[in-house]
Amino acid sequence: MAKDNQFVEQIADINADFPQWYTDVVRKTKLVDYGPVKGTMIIRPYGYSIWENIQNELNARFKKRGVENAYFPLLIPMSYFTKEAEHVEGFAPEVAVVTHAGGEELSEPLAIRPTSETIIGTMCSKWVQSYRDLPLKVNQWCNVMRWEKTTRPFLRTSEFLWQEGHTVHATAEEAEAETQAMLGIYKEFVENCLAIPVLTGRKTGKERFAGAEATYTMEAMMRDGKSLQAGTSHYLGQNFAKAFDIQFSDSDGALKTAYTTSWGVSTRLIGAVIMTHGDERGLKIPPVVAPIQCVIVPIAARKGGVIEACESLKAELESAGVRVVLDSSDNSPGWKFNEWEMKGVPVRIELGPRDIEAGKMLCARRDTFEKAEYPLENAVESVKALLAQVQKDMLEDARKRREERIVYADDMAGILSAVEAGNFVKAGWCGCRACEDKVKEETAATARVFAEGEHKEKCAVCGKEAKHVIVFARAY
RNA sequence: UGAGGCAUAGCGCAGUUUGGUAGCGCGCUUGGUUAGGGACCAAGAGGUCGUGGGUUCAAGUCCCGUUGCCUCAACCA
Repeated sequence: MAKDNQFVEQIADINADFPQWYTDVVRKTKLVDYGPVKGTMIIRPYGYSIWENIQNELNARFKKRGVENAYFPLLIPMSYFTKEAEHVEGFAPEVAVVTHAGGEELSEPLAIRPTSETIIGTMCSKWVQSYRDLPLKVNQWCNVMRWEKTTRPFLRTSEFLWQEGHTVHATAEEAEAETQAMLGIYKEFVENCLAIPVLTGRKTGKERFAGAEATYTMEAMMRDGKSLQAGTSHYLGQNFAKAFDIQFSDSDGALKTAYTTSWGVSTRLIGAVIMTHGDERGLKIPPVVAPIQCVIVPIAARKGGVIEACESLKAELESAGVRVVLDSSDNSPGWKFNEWEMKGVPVRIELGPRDIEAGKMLCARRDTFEKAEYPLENAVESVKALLAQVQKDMLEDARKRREERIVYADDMAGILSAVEAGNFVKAGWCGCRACEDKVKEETAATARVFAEGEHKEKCAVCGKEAKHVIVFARAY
């Protein structure tokens, strides 16, 4: 027993103070560091690697849908930005503006993009002339800046990385369908790759993206029961097309205004992974996006043949496409176990002289801490199967945890007590803004998403006829 | 922006009440012994105490300002 279990102790008790646990763990596992400018973060290689895996998975899905990657400038002239009234009003408070360059004051201030609808809209008006140019689907991976008042690594930083997809369509129906389709892709990705179950659906008018006709969201439940908006897909109607003159000659010869969509997910997803799966031992990263899927820890490494056996196992796994690391540092095995557990590596292989002699390896799962022996002969199949099982079980575990905490309420008191217990609360809503505001005022819960296809007789706030069922929750 | 807290070695902290030589643990370096769940011994390196001013013979410590960070609230991906 070590006299100081500093590493483990430094991770605050997850149950005692969840936000504190979160900020501790993202730094102690070397995912991020803080930048010199307020609210900025430095994503370190281990954290960035998760992002790269997310990018690869999403790019493959985008490609299948005919979305191509492109890149647009960071700086947007203010004149572009002010063309869509609701949009500029919504974003104005958090836009950073460049006023000086080259030692002089600029004649026109430049906005640092908080999102790129305006510049992409401007370009699309040039690119779209004919119905033959439609649909147009572009995506860009970039950074954006929103001057937030308080920040938390990954979940809310002044600058963050994301992808923003923008599409232009000939008809409202097609654009609306695209909006829904992208939401579906996001849901499939988040559930299958990040093992985070999400509720998807439309947002209320209050929560809608500035300038959109409709905003669809996916909401994930964090370990403390709070909700996190994990991604959004917006149907923009003709709002931006009108503001930026995106018009085309249709097959019937008429000049028509197009319909557009936009959709995005950000590095916030990494925060969602941490807050959904993490525990008192640190991170728990789903195998599909884990920078390191499997770590081999040699036991009694100085004894003959151990390192050699580990290296050949590593080579075998590596050539099969498993992201594997051999920890041949001279730290003690116990130290390594804790270190890699804290970093969330899904599978650990322990290999020592006794195992090698018996032709076996010991595999330990990060998600359940189960240990099992497998023959060394079929190591690749065993490890791959185990990784797939971990991935599946993590989603099921998260889903189970969430299902237990989705409850119904019929009145304000019910909403309040359920929300305070860390639940998602489904309640009838008449559809008026006053009732939505009142819930927020009295319970600090906001309307996260419409519960599609569900019905309630009465609004939980005013008792009038309910038009929708809404999921209320406190949110990050 | 409102309320509270924090800032001392790479990391975590003590020292501040009552001013008087800059400390501890971990980590790091070197050498050795170890090795199936955070090993041990020995010797080392490392700090203008966030920053600006003030009080004082003397400030990490007291006073005023300022900046940054954290939690909560408000705002948002």
